[in-house]
Amino acid sequence: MSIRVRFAPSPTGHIHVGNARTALFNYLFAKKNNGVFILRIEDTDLERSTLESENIIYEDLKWLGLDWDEGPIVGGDFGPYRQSERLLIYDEYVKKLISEGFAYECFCSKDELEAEREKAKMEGRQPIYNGKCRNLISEEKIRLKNSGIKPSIRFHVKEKEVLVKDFIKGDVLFPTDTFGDFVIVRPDGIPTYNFAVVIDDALMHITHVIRGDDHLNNTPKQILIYNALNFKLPIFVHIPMILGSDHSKLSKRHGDTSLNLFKDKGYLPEAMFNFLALLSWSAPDDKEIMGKEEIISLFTLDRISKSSAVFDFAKLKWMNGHYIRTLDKDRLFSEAIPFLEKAGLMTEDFKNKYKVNIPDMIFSLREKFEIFTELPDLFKVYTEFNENLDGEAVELLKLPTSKAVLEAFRDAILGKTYITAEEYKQITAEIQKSVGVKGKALFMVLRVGVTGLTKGADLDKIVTLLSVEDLIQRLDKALKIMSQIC
RNA sequence: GUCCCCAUCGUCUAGCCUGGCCUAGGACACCGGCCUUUCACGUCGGCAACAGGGGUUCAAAUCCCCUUGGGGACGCCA
Repeated sequence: MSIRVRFAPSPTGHIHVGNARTALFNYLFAKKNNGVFILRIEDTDLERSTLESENIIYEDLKWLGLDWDEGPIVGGDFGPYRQSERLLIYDEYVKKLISEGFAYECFCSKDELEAEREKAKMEGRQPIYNGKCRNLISEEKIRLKNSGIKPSIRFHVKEKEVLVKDFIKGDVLFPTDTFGDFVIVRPDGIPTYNFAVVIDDALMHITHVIRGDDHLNNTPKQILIYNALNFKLPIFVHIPMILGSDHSKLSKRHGDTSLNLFKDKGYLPEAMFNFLALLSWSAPDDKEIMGKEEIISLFTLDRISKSSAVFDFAKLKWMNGHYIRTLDKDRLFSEAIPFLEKAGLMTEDFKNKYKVNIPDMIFSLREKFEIFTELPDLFKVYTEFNENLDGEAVELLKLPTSKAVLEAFRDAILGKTYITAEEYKQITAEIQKSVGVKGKALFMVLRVGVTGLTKGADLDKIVTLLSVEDLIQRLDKALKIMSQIC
């Protein structure tokens, strides 16, 4: 029997990185074992679920590169894959549970239960259901129904304890008196998570339930339902949570934690994929930089650790920088353009003038940034001369030889439209002789004269990618500033 | 509070299951050297951890127990 796993998000917004990692582990496990990766939409919370969120989830998943084999859009033999479309199926099993004495109708009102819970808490008792409706006689039920009360359905917990066999945590024994008879269907007929998840996982023939270990506590309830319905248990694999820097469950409080935000900030999906895979999982040889296929080939559940991992933004950023440095000119260009556009650097003027050079300009910056939001600032060396010289730049221009260097360079390029790297080399060699300067006094001065900055892209790239017209303009600005400060 | 999980450098982790090879390895971050016509990249080196206490054993980071610490769950959310 082939391996079948699922990722089952509720459509309430963008995918959180924690859930993304869960999806990733499911995906990796499926791919590694030639299994099936299923996407199921858990939209039983009518209040919060939206269709729009569903599409957002599809986008997020696709961006990360997690294509599902069965689920919405692609279909499959075990659909529908949206819980709101499976209501009839749940109904069938609810009836079965009731008729076999595993579940019963509960007429208690929300307020009533809420009050009861509060009271229990105040008295220091466990806030569990008191079983009031467990043994209602049929006359009473009919009377309550006739009075218009819609009952919820509760599962009758008879066992004293439930053993959860978990692949990662091992055997965990849960006493059932910590939760009591729990609701499996709401008064409006919509099943609750703990019930729907069991029916779906069973009917979809899920072999391994890989999910966050915040679900470990729910598992005994689910096992009770599996057993009552005579369903075969899947293998439970509860993976550790991802924590924020303060070691609490990673959430919005910790900054950008939804997947799309990383995309917007200029992270590459391959970096995200690689980084997420390394949270509570590691390759046998401790290798860290790995592509998708390599991670798939190396992935095994037994190398997932038991302890939770803190999300290290700095390391992710480093890794992203690493991946950026591997990008070829075309990909770098297409990834970068949206960020340059957004920063307002791609004016029509600039594009008309430098159309063919823009990919090279971006490429010249490839080693100097780690996320794309950092690129526009760097790219400005090509769009403008920085007139706000810093102290170091001023010092450079104040050198007694600087005026001669800039003027010599200006003279040498005058009349050309562009200069080549060769010409640049020649010119600087000549200036070295004629003015008698070298090193910093030559190249750094030139850099300041052309950009107004003391750092940035390689000088030879800047002077060959920019038109001579622009270079002259910039040099004149520098010369002017020089005359003012000297 | 109750139940459950977890515990190696600041962080991600290797090693743990199948004790000796661990003087505890790698990576990020940080610090320093080198490379260099800048900043980076790269490279070399440094800093830095087995939570504590009991056992078991010739031998424990590795096995057992307790303590402590951290996290999670206690919903007609998922």
